[in-house]
Amino acid sequence: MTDKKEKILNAALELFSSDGYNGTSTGKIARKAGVSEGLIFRHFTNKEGLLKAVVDLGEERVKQLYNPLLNLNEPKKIIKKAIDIPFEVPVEEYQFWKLQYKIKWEIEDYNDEKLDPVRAALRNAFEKLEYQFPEMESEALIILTEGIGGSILKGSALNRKNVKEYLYNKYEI
Amino acid sequence: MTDKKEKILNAALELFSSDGYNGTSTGKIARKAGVSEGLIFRHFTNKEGLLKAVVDLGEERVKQLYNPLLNLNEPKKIIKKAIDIPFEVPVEEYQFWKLQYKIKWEIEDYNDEKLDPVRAALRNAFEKLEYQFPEMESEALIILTEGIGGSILKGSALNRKNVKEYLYNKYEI
Amino acid sequence: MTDKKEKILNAALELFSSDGYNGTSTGKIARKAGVSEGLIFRHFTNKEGLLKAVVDLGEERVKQLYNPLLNLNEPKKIIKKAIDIPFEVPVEEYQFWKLQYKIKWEIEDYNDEKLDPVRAALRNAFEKLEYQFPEMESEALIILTEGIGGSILKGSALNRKNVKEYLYNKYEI
Amino acid sequence: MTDKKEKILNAALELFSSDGYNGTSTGKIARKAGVSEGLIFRHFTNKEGLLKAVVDLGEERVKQLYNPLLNLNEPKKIIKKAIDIPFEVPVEEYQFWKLQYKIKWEIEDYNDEKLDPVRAALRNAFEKLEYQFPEMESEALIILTEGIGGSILKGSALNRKNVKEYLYNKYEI
DNA sequence: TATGAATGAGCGTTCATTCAT
DNA sequence: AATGAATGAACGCTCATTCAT
Repeated sequence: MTDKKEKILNAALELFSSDGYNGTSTGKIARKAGVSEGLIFRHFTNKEGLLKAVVDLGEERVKQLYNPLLNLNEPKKIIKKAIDIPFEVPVEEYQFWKLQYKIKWEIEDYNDEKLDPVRAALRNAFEKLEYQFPEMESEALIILTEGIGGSILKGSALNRKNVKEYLYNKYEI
Repeated sequence: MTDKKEKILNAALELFSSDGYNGTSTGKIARKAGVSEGLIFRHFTNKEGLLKAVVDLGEERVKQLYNPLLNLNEPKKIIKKAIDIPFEVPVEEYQFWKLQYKIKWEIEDYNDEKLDPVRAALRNAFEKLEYQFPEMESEALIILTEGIGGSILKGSALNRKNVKEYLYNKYEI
Repeated sequence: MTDKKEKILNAALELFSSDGYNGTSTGKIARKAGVSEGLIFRHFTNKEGLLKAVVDLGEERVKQLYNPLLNLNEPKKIIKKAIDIPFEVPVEEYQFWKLQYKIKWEIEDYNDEKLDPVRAALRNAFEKLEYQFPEMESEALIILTEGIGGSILKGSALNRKNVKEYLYNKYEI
Repeated sequence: MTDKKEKILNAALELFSSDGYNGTSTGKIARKAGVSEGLIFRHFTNKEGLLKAVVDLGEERVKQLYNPLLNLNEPKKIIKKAIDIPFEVPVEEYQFWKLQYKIKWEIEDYNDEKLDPVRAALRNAFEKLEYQFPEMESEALIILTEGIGGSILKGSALNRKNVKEYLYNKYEI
């Protein structure tokens, strides 16, 4: 990846995050990246291609974020990790994650498979702990943590400590 | 509300749902509603005013949807209702609800208070059932049902019957 | 002239003065006059007709302003009056007069005959005083006072007292 | 300045002159210049920016027109030049100059300083000739020539030869 | 006389995209 | 690989005007 291509990608990431996809013009991206507008199209074909690249970056980050969980063996540790991860996202990344939520609803055929390995690991953990509906439990926990993550990003009044305590208690951790 | 004003509102609702707010031009709305484009602005001041009207409609619908829950007294019945409601949404309304999810992330200062009465009712129910964290339980159930609703709208593979059974079981209903 | 027709005329006068003809919409006029927009067209046919009515009002005011001059007999008194009149315009009328200047250049076929009687009176006065070019002197004085009037309206730094003194001196008054 | 940029500027100049600023649409300018409408905004930011460029052109032309006067030393020659200049404007430029007059009243905060060097030169000349009110004389001559210029542009019946003769006589030239 | 809903053409402006260099 | 002039379609919006009541 050339220097300028990366600069474009970073500028796009930042601007899509703060102003949304439709709210960001290719001109603004070019200006922020310090390149000509035409170059965006040489590297990414069109604006949607640029978005695609940004989304890929997001998927990469998700994988990276959840990777530690995949290396665990003990069921309770896996569940604990699933609960903890959303709280470990550094504040600097909030805008980035907001963008991921935005995209999820803005892009019609957004594909949600990136968490499948996590899904499987959690189902496995709940199975080992002999929960009655391990698949459902896995899905529920993911929905719950995603929902909580979303609330935090939107600046809800949720008390983070209480939420964690509640979840630990619920899963007997 | 004049005939044409309502036609505009309906067209906007449909188009915002399918193409998103930014993806829908006032021209397209006017054409779909069979009115002049100018009329939109006479009635709703600007495009954002039209969105506001659509959002208000959404809030109205949410209240209406959850109203039966607010009239219940028995705790378990309240919780059961909270679980059931997302499954009762008729398929014709799916687009409408998709729009509500979209808006939540597309509009910066979207206000999420419309479920507050439901929140309170659920907290009360969990209190009476002597749950340890009634407030958290209430929030979690709302997030869970919202998340599930979202999954259904996005056409996920979730088996609706399993989900319901799982949730009934979880809350001992 | 009905009550509402007059209200429209006054609103138009004020708004044309402050915002210019093209800068004033019929909607704004209607709102300011407290009437329906349609009524403007019943009374004045179209926006230009309304402007015409306002211009006529201006001509009326000019005639009224210069009328005292036409009743004088003594040459020097006539000249003195021509000099004095621009300085007698009350501040409240400044916007109104600004509009007259604007119109003069905005309307292609603006007709400047309204000062013809004044022109004649001045030429006569200069003749009696045996000026060499009475017609030219008359024209020059009108241009001069109009120009000075314009400067004052545009808020120039011209010292009004000095100007008067200078003109009196020039015409030996 | 690219070829097309200049074409836009010329088209704007012509159209602003004939139809006024508010009466000229950017579309008409683009069509006349044979360019896309968007290009106007790439080069001049917005319509006002284009007007600004045209006004600047006017100021440049004024300076250029009056420059010969500034190089003169003998008082009477300076005054004579001030009288002569308005009569030297070639007919092809009439529309251009009409625009300058229009703009003066159409634009709210039009700045009239461009003639300041001429003002100073004339005051100096009248001082040397020991006129009693040199500053006033300078202002008056400028107003007079401007007013006469305006009359000529508006196609008045003023006999140009008589006017000149009158002015020469008045200033003993 | 008076209203106000409705129109349709036009406005200034933005923007993703192309292309010659 | 990189530029930047240029495009053209669309956009949100305004406005003078019409017309049924």
